Amino acid sequence: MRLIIAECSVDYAGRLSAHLPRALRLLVLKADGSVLVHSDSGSYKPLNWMNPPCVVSVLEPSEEQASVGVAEVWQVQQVKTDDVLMISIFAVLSDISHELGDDPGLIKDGVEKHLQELLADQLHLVHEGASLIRREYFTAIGPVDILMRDGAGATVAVELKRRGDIDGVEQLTRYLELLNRDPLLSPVRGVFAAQEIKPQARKLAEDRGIECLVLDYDSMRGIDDGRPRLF
Amino acid sequence: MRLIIAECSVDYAGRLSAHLPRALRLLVLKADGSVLVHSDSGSYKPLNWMNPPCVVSVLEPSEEQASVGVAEVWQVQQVKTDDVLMISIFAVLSDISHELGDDPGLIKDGVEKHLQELLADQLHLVHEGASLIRREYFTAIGPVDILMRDGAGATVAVELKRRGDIDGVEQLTRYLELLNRDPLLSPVRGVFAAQEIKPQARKLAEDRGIECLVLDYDSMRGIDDGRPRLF
DNA sequence: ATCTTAATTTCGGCA
DNA sequence: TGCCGAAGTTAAGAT
Repeated sequence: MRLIIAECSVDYAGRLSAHLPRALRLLVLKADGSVLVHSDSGSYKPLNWMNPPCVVSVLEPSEEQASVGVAEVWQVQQVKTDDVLMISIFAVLSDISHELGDDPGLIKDGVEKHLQELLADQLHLVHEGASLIRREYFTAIGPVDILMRDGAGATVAVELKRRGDIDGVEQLTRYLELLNRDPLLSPVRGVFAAQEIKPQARKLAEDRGIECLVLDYDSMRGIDDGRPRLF
Repeated sequence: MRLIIAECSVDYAGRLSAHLPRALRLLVLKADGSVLVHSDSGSYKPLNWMNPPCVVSVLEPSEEQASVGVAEVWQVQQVKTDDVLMISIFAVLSDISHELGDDPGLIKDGVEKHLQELLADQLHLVHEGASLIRREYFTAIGPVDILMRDGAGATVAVELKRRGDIDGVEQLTRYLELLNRDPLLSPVRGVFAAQEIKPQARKLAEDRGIECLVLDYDSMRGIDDGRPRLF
């Protein structure tokens, strides 16, 4: 990994065109060939970048570029596409390199799959006396998150999201349409469950007779946990 | 901006829990308080990070941590939420700081909005003799990208995407349903236009009587351009 | 390899 | 400020 603090301007041409005026920035050249251009603020997303695989060539500046103070032009060319990043270097303040080696990678825990497991163990949150038919009930157009029977024995399809958006309601609608063609299951009603449900999504769901259910991840986790905390 | 090359392990607790085993990594501490943890590969997304505003405190390692070689523990605490990043430092190989100052920011060009402008100027691509009613035609459920009349005077709603997916067809379907309730516009037919249309989206659109139109950005740009190229 | 779906999404626009 | 939709989305999982 090579870290450079440099005054530079950057031009990108590829799926769009973009330009960064002259300023002091961090350039990161990773071992796999990727390049990041970071400013001193903003989130983790770089101002500009190039994904691997790519090749970096150092070019002489044109006469015009040299006349405005460009010392070098770094051409970062994507190998598979014709995306290209042109970095015009005015001045280098720092330039260090380190071998970092392979990274063992991130271990995650606590995303939608886990929420699904928790809810499958706590179906009473959906309906008192409910019983699971199965998680990931497969249909021709994809898996239904949870298929269950309510206390009265009626079939219920649950679509689960972390954030409940219109997309999720559309998805559940398609499942319901399909499931209701199956005489063994029909009639099937829908429950749209999420940690947070957007007003538009709620409106659309209710218009279609789909029940909305807001889940509290922390309390669900509290009931059925035993998993280690970090601190 | 502070750049540190260090052997470290990282734990994150917040919307999820995540752990990074001990390895050599780049730590970036930005002026706005955000922290990035990068490895020497992977794309521009850090292995782990903390968004601003946050405060970094240097803690003494516990006895247990010290016994396995932890020299310092950096606690990165989000100010608004209770997200926290714990970075256990085993060894620091490099530690440099630079003042970068504000960045003038990125200038973009060539995204969906531009495609919309181009198509509005080239409605003959949709239908010979077509005329624009308006771009961004506002409805209760959102703006229709382009509303126009075809050569025969019939109303046409155009939904425009860079990549034509099922979502876009659903969106257009909702618009059509609404627009067709307006006696001044009805009957309204739909055109789904994109640089690339997924087979599933095409099938769904055609099942619903929505016409699909694949756009060639370069040629559309070639006809009505005059905008500068970078190279 | 391709496609689908989630993401600690991030980012920008507009009401 | 909050909501909504696009992104050079990226990234992970399934087919």
